[in-house]
Amino acid sequence: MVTLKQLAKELNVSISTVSKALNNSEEIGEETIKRVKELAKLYNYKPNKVALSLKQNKTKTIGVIIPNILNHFMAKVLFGIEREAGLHGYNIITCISNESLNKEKEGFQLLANGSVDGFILAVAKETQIKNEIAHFKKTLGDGFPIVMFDRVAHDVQCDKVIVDDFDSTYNATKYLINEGRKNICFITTIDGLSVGKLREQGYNKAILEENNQQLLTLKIDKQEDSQEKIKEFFENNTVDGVISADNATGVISINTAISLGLKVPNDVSVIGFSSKYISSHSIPKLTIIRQHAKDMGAFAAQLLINRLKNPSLPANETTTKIVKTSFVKNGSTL
Amino acid sequence: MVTLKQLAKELNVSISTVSKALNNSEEIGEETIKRVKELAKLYNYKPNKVALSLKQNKTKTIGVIIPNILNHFMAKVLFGIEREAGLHGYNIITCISNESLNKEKEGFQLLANGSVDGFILAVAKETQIKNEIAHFKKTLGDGFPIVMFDRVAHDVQCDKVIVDDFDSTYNATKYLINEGRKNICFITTIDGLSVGKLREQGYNKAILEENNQQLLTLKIDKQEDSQEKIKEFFENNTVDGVISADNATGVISINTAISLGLKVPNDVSVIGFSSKYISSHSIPKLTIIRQHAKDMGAFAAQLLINRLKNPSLPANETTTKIVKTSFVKNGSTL
DNA sequence: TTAGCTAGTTGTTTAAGGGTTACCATAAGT
DNA sequence: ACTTATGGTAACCCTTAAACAACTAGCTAA
Repeated sequence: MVTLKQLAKELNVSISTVSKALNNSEEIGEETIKRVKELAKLYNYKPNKVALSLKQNKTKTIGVIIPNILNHFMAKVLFGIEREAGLHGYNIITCISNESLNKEKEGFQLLANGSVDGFILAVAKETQIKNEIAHFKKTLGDGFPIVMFDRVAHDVQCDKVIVDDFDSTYNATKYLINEGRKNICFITTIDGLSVGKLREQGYNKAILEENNQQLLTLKIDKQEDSQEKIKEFFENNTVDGVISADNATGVISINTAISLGLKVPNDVSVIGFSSKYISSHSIPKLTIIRQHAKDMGAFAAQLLINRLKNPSLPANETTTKIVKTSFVKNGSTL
Repeated sequence: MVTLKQLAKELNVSISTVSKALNNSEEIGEETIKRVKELAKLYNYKPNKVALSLKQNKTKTIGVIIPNILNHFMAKVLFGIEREAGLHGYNIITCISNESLNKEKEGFQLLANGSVDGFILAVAKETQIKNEIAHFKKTLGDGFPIVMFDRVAHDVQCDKVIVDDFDSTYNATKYLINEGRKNICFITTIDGLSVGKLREQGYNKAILEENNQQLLTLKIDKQEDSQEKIKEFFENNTVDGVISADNATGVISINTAISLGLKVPNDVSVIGFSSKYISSHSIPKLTIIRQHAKDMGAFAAQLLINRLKNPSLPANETTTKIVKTSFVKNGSTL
């Protein structure tokens, strides 16, 4: 990597002349600018990012702390973030918290030392369960803006991008009720998460509003075998409708129903919070509640970058963007 | 963020005294060291990463260029990289090439200016199709080590981590032959990729070695609907065995077979290059060729970090690590 | 005509950003 | 007078930018 110093030496001018020439300063003669630029091009000069960061006290880098990159939804949000950030000249540096509070804290430790200008994150499961928010407040207090997406800590004052989990699950449940389903169950592998709870509440409300319906819930632990649990559940309960809170148990429910000789959607109707990609892992395809993960990522990046560009924005004036889901009807519902 | 300067001022000593004290230098008295450390702790001092990077001319950051983060395999490799890098004190900064040559080049442009110490990447599809390698050579020439994983450019001299695609597909095909299958087909959505070709060749070899077998290949474009294509294919061909080259068409094949009234594995046997996660999206579960994506990521990180720590390693002495797949027998084979 | 001034043009010097470290300075102790 | 212990000074990494310097050209006034 060639530096200003080397160019300056070769051109017999001072370092700052080279710097200014490359920045098209008025103070430098046309001829000199031309000479400098030619040599710079020849050597493929690029300003050293680190030196720039130090000088300008901003890194143009966003720290992203993701609980689980193997989750398709999270990966898609990350994709959206990366893309939007790139459009604004920002890079992203990724930490994976693995749903652990400690790793989440470490992420801040590691990056809040000048490595990044701000953070985008979804709160780790353990953090949500223990309801810890001190590290968020501390990081905010240190002057790093934070944007939370999907799983947020409500008691932290920062920009947020969330899904209308409650409403969309409520509506999806209503949809099954209107199909005439009598035994609608709720299946979740994300009981510990804020979004998981909201979805359950949406289901509960819709069910409890009817007087001929009753709650029927299957909670599966991450460690357990979803296929087995669902099979067992179907065998021991009468089920003609399924709302799946996560992105896997929807297609698994369809496949299980079929393997038990049931017809989908005639005998059982299934709706899941899932992605288009996963929805095709069953025949018929799963009817899904799409979360527009890419858009969520893009919004999160926009909110953060906006704050970075306007440092005067008051810290207590925060935005919460609610990204509405779309109901995508595929073959698993009538 | 508190700086050495501020600590020095408050303690009435020079900046270098503070620096040395924090680094346990022999030159500083015990008492002073104690005072300095206490104040540093109080203010939660952390050395500014950017300043350190500038001074030491290394960023302790790895640039990762991923073709598609929505691909479960790629996400898993990224996970492995992040984890291993973290263990060695490295951060990762992620660019998503989206299978585009231009975005891949941009990734280098953006990061090879002091932002990172080296690169880990899987070659983008477009790059493989156009067989472009100039940007790799240039980056290497500029002194940035590169490690390629999975999809590699064979003509570029750098460390690589690959899968034994050929052998494992050959063996998987053999497995189906030994099951007594007579009409084994090969389904792929990754025909454009080097790994896709290798897998096809492995299948081809196994089939052509038998004189009562013949090649039967279904190539699906990313744009097309895999479910439909596979259904059509099954209806127009006699198939009793499937080798899937990607991570989705395996489970889709099982589901399609079942929906057509075939028994899996009795009537049709299926093996796919897929992950445990995806393998449970069918009943019976898909028998898979596991690629140990996390390990691949970890190996890639190790190779790169090793090179960064030993700059004297000759550039033409490169390592190619072949990560052997595991055959995981689930319900979709006998 | 020409010294001397002003203004404009073009570059250079220098400081700053935060940290490390080779080298130097000062004091006390022998 | 010479060590030894301790701490300070200054250079360096690379870039930017404010402040300053030098030179030219045009103009005025004697």
